[in-house]
Amino acid sequence: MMLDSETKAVELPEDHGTELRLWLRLLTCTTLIEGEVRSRLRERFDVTLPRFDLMAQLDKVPGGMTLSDLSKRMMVSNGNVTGLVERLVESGHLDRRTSETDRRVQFIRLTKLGRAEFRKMAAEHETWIADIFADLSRKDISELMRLLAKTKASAQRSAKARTP
Amino acid sequence: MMLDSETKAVELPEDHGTELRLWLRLLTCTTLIEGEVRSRLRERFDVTLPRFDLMAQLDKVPGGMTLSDLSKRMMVSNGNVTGLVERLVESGHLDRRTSETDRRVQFIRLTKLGRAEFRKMAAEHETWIADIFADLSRKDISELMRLLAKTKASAQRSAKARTP
DNA sequence: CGGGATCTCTTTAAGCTTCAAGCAATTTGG
DNA sequence: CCAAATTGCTTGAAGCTTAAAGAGATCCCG
Repeated sequence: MMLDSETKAVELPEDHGTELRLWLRLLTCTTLIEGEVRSRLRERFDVTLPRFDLMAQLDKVPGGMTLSDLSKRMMVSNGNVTGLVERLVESGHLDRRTSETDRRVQFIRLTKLGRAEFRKMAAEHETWIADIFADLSRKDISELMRLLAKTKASAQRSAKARTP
Repeated sequence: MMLDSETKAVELPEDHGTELRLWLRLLTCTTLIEGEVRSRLRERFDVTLPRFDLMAQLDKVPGGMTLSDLSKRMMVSNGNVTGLVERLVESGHLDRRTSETDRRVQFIRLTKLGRAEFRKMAAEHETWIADIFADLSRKDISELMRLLAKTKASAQRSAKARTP
């Protein structure tokens, strides 16, 4: 039987420094870009990133969606969405209607004002993102897309294995 | 003079959908992993992610560091670090001393307890991260490292251009 | 020196975020 | 049909986060 230096007993601590460094780099990139987008949104439109994100989700679906849908798509808690929606309804950007077939459900939509303001912000936002990634070639971008898709799948597999 | 389909007036809206999709995918990956790590830290050690991150920074430097250093390394605001450190000193994980040569400066260190607890958590944390990225090959990982380094540089260039 | 600029840190207000508990409506399985 | 489970949403407590203003200490340069 052959044993090489890679063979180890499972109880012994293995070296996973590479994965850790990868995670930290991923986190750094996201934090950096997120901070930049947050600053620009605030200084240019006086809006917070979570509000922009929420409106972005709603803009994708003309008919609006429920709080649960928003919560799943934004990957934040239900209670969080409740508060965000409340503030955006208050400011006139959102509209909420109770479903007629299920009185637990609230349909949320962008108002005319909300949609108009969002579209203006989104157009500029897109150019910021383009500039932030401007030093990447097309090949870099498609390669990064591929690897991130793989990363996402791997992370989901890991999360599911823990919570069956 | 030659004009091809790529030539456009700068005022016309260009299509940057690819970069936007890349950014959303990057954000999704980070959110997914961050949420997973947050859950596990809470359920396994009853500690929050920001506290773990702060202790991780301190663990790298035996002599400790100042609040400003922490703030820069963690990429969060000064006030944020003030509060985190306060709670961790309260719980006995951190130790703070005022510099003798500059009375503005506070040196922060892990206490014996803090270091011991962090090391235990860090060892397990590393295996979680390894599992989360387990479906990526070595080549995937090194390629991702390279592309994220390029992304980071590009984002920093973009941020600097805005705030000179 | 001296006074303005800068640096370190804290404080405050507002908002974001999570988790857990809870309420009401609906669905499901005897 | 009805009780139990599930679903959709809200609430409350605790903690995180930022931006902005401010207090004190140090630095710099005229």
